[in-house]
Amino acid sequence: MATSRKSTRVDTKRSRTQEEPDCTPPRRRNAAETRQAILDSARAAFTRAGYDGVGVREIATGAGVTAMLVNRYFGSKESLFAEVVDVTLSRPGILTREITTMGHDVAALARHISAALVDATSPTGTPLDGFLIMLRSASSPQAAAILRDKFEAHFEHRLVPALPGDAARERASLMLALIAGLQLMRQVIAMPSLTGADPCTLEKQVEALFRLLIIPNV
Amino acid sequence: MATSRKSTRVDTKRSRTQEEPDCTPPRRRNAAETRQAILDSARAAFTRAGYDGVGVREIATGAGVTAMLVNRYFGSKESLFAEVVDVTLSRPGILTREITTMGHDVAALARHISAALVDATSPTGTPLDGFLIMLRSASSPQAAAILRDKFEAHFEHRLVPALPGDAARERASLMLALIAGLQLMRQVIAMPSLTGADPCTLEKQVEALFRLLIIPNV
DNA sequence: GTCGCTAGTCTACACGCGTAGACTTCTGGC
DNA sequence: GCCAGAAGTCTACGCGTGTAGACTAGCGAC
Repeated sequence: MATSRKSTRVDTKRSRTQEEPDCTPPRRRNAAETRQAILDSARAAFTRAGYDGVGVREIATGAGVTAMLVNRYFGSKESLFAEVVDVTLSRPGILTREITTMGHDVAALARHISAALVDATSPTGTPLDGFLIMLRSASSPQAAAILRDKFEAHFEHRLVPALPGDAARERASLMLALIAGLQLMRQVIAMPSLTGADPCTLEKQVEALFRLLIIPNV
Repeated sequence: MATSRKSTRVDTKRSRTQEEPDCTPPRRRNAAETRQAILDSARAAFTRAGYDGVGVREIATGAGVTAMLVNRYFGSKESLFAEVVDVTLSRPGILTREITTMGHDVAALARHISAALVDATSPTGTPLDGFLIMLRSASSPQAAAILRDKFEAHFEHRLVPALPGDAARERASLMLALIAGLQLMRQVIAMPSLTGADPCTLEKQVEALFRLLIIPNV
């Protein structure tokens, strides 16, 4: 049994080395790089399967290290998750990218957001990591608490101030709800009505909804 | 060890008996009643914690039986979940209730749905079991597959035909997405922006969104 | 050259999971 | 009264989980 375990470990190490055989020197024992590798592996894993659906051993294997090292760097699975959510939300996303680069043409803004959203949630598009992590981790109470804090903090400071008019917080929250609901139905549950819908029709409907939430006075 | 296990079992049985000491005769060994008790317990548990968040032992305890009996009646946890989703969606819900009893006054319909939704997702309201089960179980691929089939089947036959005009399937799906997203943000994640929002303001915003989805020609 | 520090690993624990098969206990029909 | 069969339970298996503590090995400074 010890033999098989040992061979597994050797394979793992070898695979990491062989992934980039001559591009970079083996560069082992680099704390910063290893930490980043764990973070990347964790983000991919949480996006794919959610907080409860992935184990630290799996994350560690994806980074080419051992499970215990994950806990040595991040303290616990929960802390790791919090950091993953934080860095994911810090990167420019669909809303912040569109809104911060907008002029004051709300119609164009609604069109851009809608197009980006429909494209991102299509089978071939690049999914929105932040929301996907949330949708797949919401069932865990601990993960939900982390998500609540991080989402509130990030969007309170970046989305709400960008929305003119009254009830900006409510409208911003409803935009998040709309994005989350659409992505849930289209990507996570994958309802045929939405995955098979004509993108153009869908885009028009979604655009109308967003226009309603962006324009100040309904 | 055997003693403590035995005492646990006795306690469980006694607690079920004592819950209704004189209302009904003990009435043990009733298959239909037991099956229903398991179904009820499972629905409550799945609503609270989702497919992955609850174990068959917990469901069994809630029904006053043993874990193995659950599998004897329903085959597996997965089959039990499918049946729970099915019966939950079959009961009249927020959409079917409002839409089937509506006249042709779409404005009033949007107002009713919005009010019911905001009320149901408020901390004091009765939550919508069907959607809550979905939101908390979406992370499990097996549960997601079941939810996709059941949701598609139920709403394809009940909601889509009730919507007049073009692109009814897309609009119906977007209504589901909106409900799911709102409930996710308000109840599961519990974002302060939404839990603490003024119900009246929220209702107006949500009503406008629904009106857009109900009215045939945007 | 060697020594200390830190990156990284191994083993182990205590638990919870879904479920398979053998077992016990109650009840309705004759 | 009794017995077949159904209702229900017990024990057990194999696996996977998060993480704690002791251990090994490689790199940088002297």
